[in-house]
Amino acid sequence: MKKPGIADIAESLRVSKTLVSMVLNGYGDKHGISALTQRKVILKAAELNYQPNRVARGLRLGKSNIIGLVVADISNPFYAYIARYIEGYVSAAGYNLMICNTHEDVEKEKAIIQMLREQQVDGVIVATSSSDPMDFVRLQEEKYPFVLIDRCFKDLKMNAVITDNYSGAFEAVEHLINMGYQRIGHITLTPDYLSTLTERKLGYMNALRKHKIKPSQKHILTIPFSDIKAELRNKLISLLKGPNAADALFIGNNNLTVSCLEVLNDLKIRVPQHMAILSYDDIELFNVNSPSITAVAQPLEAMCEQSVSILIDNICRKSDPSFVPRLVVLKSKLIIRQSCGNDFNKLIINK
Amino acid sequence: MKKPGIADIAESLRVSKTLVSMVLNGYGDKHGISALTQRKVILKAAELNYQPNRVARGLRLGKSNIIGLVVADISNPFYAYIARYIEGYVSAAGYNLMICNTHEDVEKEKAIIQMLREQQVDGVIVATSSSDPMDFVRLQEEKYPFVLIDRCFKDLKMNAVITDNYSGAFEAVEHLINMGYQRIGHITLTPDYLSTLTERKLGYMNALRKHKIKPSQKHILTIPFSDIKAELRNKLISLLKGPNAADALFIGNNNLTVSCLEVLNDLKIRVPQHMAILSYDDIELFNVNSPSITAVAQPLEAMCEQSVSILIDNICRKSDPSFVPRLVVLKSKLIIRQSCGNDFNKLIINK
DNA sequence: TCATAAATCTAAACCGTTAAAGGGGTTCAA
DNA sequence: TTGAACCCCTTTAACGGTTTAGATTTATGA
Repeated sequence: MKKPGIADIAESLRVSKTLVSMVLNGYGDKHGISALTQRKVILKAAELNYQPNRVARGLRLGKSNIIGLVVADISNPFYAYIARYIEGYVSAAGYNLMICNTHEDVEKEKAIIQMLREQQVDGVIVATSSSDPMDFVRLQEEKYPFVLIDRCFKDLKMNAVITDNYSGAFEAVEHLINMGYQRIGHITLTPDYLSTLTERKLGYMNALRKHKIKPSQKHILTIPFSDIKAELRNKLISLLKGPNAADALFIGNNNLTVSCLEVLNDLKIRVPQHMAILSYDDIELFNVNSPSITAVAQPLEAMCEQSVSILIDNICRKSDPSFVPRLVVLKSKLIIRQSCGNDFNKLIINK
Repeated sequence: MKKPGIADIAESLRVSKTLVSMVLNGYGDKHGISALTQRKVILKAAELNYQPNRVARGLRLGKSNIIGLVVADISNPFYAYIARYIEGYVSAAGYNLMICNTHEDVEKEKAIIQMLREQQVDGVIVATSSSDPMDFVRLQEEKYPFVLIDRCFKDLKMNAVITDNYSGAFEAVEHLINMGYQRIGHITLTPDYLSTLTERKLGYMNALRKHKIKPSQKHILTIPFSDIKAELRNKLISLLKGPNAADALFIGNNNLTVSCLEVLNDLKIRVPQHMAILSYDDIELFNVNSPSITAVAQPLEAMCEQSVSILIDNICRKSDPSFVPRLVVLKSKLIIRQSCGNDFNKLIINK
């Protein structure tokens, strides 16, 4: 009593496997199978509790109807939301989604993408942690459909959906300057090959320059990615002391901001009274926290929609030579909340 | 120039497919293939950039080496962390993980589990949204390996890893009582068939009774799951007014708590001075928020470890009649932070 | 020298499904 | 009455691996 297959239905009805296959796939009419026979097939399938084997189907068809999503850390709300939105669009398009987590490990990322290919997953969306575009160049040469999301490689023609990190950062820092802050610190991460972070830093520096503030290395804190909390606790102090102590922080991503908030809390430094905070990436916490945190919000839902649509287009036109990789750059949006003070406060403080 | 297969390697070396398969799977020695031939096969595979087709392999072997995880909402940090931990254990055990999101939709949950089965996924871990155990009973009859996590069905012998929601809630509410609160409200969700929530409610009521406080329906707010924020905004007021206004809230899950914090913030009600807050489920936000939120933390990592280990055991002993379903119940832990005040505060307030 | 064993490799079946091509029988028009 | 068209279905051959059950060659021992 092993699982019934199409052959068992065929046998017990004395018809061919092909006929059963056609009927169960809804092509009965198309192939002129009589209504009676069709009914019999469907009834027998139900009777035997037949369940199609998608692996066999996939082998024959050369496709799996699955799309892969590869992210560095699914417990980071940024990626968790990406996963959720992508799931929505993928499933609306009739595909299934396989979400994989790399723990920010480049080797694991490679292995997972390889695994997804071997699994005949039709295409992948990747928020890569890698600094090395070679794997993706190769993937592209082999015509395996993929889309990079959030992080991409400059100057290479591949499918990618990103946001304009430079102007997002530029506007954010300009906002701080307009609010009257003069000594604006920046916190970012190493390794610094992630295009997102370097662009945010550049936006920060150029915004300062535009307003005749000279960027100072002393105001830039670079935290090793591997141990954010401890390192922040050590290094943040340096920004808080002396005549050049920062009066505002532009922080490169949500994880850094969360840790900063914890440390500032511990040090009894009040936001925004003693220190203004502006974060790149907006997560729910920032809205709930008191004070709520002003943040640069990336249009996650639009990013996901675009990624899925590009990927599916790529999958469908896999071997169409006229298909050209698409790069979509979306705008971020500054969400002004309480953590940078408000004009009223600033007026009082400045007096 | 389509993708090379095992047959292409075999052909170009004038050996059999069998031999190639054996060598590439590392069984060359076992089958006495000469070292020279083995080397040639491996070199040729590299030369042709051969990539195994796991679908074909899976078809023949009847297994996919994939484990499925089905959650209601991957953007909920509770599930996001579960996903991350499970990924870790699954991948340490040599399996791949496929994470799927149901958007809390019972029908979609059914469809996804069905899809995973058809995909020959070896087994699934499910945080079900369903009130109806029938699908799982059927799954069990058909010997498809699965483990329920977080939510399970009472009185049914199936693999499940849950926490003791009743005592978690009981202890939490007792803590509030010990801190001096007398009019403790409870916020929970409909639909109320989720065992987790009803048990937490029961724990709440019995803790009150034990301390001679009569539970009052007026102190229990039941929020429809579909529209938490708006409904909370409407209904929360009723707990805040009149002589019986609550002085503390025991809140049934993290989502409810987040929304509560927002509403209380808007209403300028200060925590814990005007209202103590204790949440079931601990998320990062609660640690960062000021005041930090006292919460009942479930041992997520242990839950995930257990689930994976039970599932894999089940997979390996799929047709072993001596395999009996396992139920693991873990203890939650109360993490005391600032949102219920501290003894010092209480002394002052009580005076 | 012949039988046996060991070493090395192979042919064919198999997993469950689908695509391509085809094949009897009936009906209809010329 | 012959050919074409149509209806309803079947045969065969993939898809890309793994497994089973040998087959061939060479070495070994009596």
